[in-house]
Amino acid sequence: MVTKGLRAGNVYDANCPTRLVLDRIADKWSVLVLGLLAHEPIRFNELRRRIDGISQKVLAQALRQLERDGLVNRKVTPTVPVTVEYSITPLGRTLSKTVDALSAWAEKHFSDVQRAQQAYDRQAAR
Amino acid sequence: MVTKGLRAGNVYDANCPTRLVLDRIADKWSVLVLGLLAHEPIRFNELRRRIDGISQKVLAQALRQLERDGLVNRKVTPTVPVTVEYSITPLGRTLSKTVDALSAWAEKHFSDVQRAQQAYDRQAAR
DNA sequence: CAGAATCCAGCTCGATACTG
DNA sequence: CAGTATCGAGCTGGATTCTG
Repeated sequence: MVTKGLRAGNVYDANCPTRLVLDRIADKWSVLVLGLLAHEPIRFNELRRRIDGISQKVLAQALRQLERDGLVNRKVTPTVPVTVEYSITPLGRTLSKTVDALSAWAEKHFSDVQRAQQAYDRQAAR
Repeated sequence: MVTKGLRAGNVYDANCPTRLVLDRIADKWSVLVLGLLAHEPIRFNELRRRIDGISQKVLAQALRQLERDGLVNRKVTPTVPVTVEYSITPLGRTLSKTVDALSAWAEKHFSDVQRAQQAYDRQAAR
């Protein structure tokens, strides 16, 4: 049951709006898309090409979410065929900064993580 | 097949080790668990109670991943019944800082996101 | 208390085909 | 070019039961 006077601060409550947002942005594709758009506007198929392994369906979904959340803009140019350019919004830019920190952490520490995994797996093997 | 001379920098390559790490940590449960353990060690059922909506199965999975990645410690005390305490590792602590930034962003901007969603949905209704 | 094991419904995702 | 629509395979995750 949802408490009426629910405070926004408790991220650990499933009904907390903040957690609804967190669930959305703690997604690998969003992280990657935002990271790319932070540098420059990019069109659909170019994004698809740059993000190895993403399918057209999932990319379309991710972009729609990001647009709905006000994090990216979608600009349609009615050429033939049409071109659609995605760019980051001011709000999206504030997020991309913390998201960059996440990527940076991964780059810096992946070897530590790999070592930990190998140690763990050796242990589990017995 | 993983290319031998693969550089660590390209997060947008599916075979990049960094992205393997990123995929793992860009997960809502990991974010929440790390956020709690950053403050104090916590036992299994207590974590379960504090994280609203997580099932025992998923929590166990998340914790095993985090332990394997070297981000949390698992300490078993052979009382009857046993108690298992999870705590954050030094490596985990470096991550929890950037992860906190993510939570903070969500808390700070969720109203902006909600407004954007409502505007988007009004638009889509027509 | 802290899980592992089982079972199964539901959702996700990729592949494919089609459209403005 | 930038998608949408449809359709299965498969993975995810909840509920339940059982254990040291």
